[in-house]
Amino acid sequence: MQDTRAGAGTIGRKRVTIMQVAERAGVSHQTVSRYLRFNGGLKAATVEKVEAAIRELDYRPDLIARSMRTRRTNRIAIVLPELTYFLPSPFRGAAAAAHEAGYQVDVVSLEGDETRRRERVLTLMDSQRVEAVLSFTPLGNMFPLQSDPTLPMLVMGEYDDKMRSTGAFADGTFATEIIQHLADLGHRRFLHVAGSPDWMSARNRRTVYLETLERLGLESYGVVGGQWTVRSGYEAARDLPANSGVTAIFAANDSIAFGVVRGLQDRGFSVPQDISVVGWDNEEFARYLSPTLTTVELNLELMGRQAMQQLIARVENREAPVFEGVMGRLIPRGSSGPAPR
Amino acid sequence: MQDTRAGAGTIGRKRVTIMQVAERAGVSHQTVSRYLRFNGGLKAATVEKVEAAIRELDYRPDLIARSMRTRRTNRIAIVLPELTYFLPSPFRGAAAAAHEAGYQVDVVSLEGDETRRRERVLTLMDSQRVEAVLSFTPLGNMFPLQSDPTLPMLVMGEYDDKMRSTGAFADGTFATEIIQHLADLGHRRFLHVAGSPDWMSARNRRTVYLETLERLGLESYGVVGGQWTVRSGYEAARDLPANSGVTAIFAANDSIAFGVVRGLQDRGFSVPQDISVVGWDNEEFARYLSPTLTTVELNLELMGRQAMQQLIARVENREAPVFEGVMGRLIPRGSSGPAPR
DNA sequence: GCACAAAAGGTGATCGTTCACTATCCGGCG
DNA sequence: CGCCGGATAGTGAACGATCACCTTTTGTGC
Repeated sequence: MQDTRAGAGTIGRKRVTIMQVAERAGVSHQTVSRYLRFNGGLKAATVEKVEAAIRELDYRPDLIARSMRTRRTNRIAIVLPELTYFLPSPFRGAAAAAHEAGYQVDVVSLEGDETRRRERVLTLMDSQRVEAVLSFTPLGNMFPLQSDPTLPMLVMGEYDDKMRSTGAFADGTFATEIIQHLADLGHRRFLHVAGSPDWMSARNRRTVYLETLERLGLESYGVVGGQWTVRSGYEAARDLPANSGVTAIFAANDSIAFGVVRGLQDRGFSVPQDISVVGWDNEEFARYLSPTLTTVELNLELMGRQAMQQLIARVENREAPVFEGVMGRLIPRGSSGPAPR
Repeated sequence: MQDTRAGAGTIGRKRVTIMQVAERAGVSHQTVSRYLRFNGGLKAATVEKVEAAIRELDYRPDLIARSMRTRRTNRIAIVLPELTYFLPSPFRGAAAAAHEAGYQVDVVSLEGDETRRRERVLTLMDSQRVEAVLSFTPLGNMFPLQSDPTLPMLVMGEYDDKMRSTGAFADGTFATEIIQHLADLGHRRFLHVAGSPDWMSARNRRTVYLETLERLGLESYGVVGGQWTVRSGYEAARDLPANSGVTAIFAANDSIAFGVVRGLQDRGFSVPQDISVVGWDNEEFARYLSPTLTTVELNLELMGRQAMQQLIARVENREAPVFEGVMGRLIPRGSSGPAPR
């Protein structure tokens, strides 16, 4: 790579414009523009001249000028939660997918109370700086007034307009697998420690949990919890009555599961001899717990990618791409065992 | 979710321009521009007219057009690592600080091998789309040719051009505190399980560890590890000779510490009766381990903010702001106890 | 060789703002 | 009274690309 770069944007070499490229190539600026935008209809010889000029001048289109004229920003906002459960993997997947599709990514994190957050999102959507919004945090009833034709928007884990959600479907599959796994081990009476109900993924795991028990003729002792924290799991275990008859606990993620295991152990229960515990996410620590934690591994990065691809398809008025690839798998480990007799 | 599509990239209502504001206010467009850019020199009466017009028309400046003219993007890139240790807190702090200063944030995640990553950063810096780069991942020897006046750039945890680092100083303080804490408990012979040496923060903790032992006349049995993982800690504990004489282990983060504790326990050692262990980060699980984990809590969000503020000061050719606020604290818990006799 | 349509390329206007000048207002001073 | 100069405000030209429309070249059938 030759090194003739000067401070970009700042003082230094002056920009190479489309005009200079045109002059050098011996064509008009519009021809160069056509080349850049793939408008086609250029003779091979012309294309070559233009390419040569671009190469020689090290020309790069000015994206701001382009945006100015086209009124398109090629920019998508990703909204992050302030404090809660946040996974970098789907975020990276989404950002990568956006870049691959030629979009830049704006990151906005939501702070403050409901009112301030709402305000922030509305300002964002109205700012004309982004073409779509992908949110990693639930926005609640932020848009009761769906009157405005606002921006395309997708909330990770929420249902999309076709009632198929990115991730939610996968959730269903694996929650069912977990229950099946435990039922095969002879368990009949279950407890679910749920995640924050703000999250569709939490609500969904809960729903599928209940439906699956119903379908298999098994019994739910109840659903407790409500936060994605170790503490939430610990307290759930601590508060479980000794005579509940529960022999298996499905925790909505690994942190909760960890808390559950610790709570049970502190009360003198053995895992899995007395009670089996299953988590969700396959975080690295899961295999180092004692006992090692049965969990579900999801391809989170892939999910982030697909959410973004779906969103971009909507921005461009295209058909949403078909999803493929394995979304995850159940990983049986030491924390789930045969039900006690 | 409801379908909130507008036309691809197009905006519903048509833009209000500075011209319309000027007309309504009965002044020239340039006067409105002056008002917007705080160029001053406007009579109070004029200011009022302009403000009224802006309010009535719900005018908002077109930032793209502004960028087009000023050649400034008000945009800073944040570079994220692909796979490794990634903390959302400092990221959010940095993003928030940028927004408060009127900058947008672009997120770029680095994938692929060294060559591809290098290429990606160079392209980014040359793209004229951002004014500065804040990296959350070490970039290695990516810029041996420091000849160019490239973009202002700051790597979290690395030293800046004044040899003062954001975070590194704090690291030093707390590594010293950890050793002091253990020395007070009677420990004399230590082991350090380090993080990935790519990271300045890992190198720094290691350095301060060694220096502090030296200064206090204590002994290091060695430095092992080299990854920010539970596994790395587990293996360090597994491989520690029984006769090493080590009674205290300083792990570079909580995940490593967790692995160390598990590894020791699997070998039949008691923590802290036989060996004390100290971690770093105060992750939520630290207080639920058995024993609970002594660790250091850092104000990571604050560190992210300050890194960004420092970077922005450089972009704007201002003096770097003075840092304030408490950066963290040592949290003694169950995993550190008196040295065995 | 000619008519004519399609393909290829050119011209000037335009996006919304700020920059660099220029013009006007108005009080004070010689 | 006229002139000066600072304080305000206005005018037209950029910024660098694309769009809409127009002109020239090329190819084809007879």
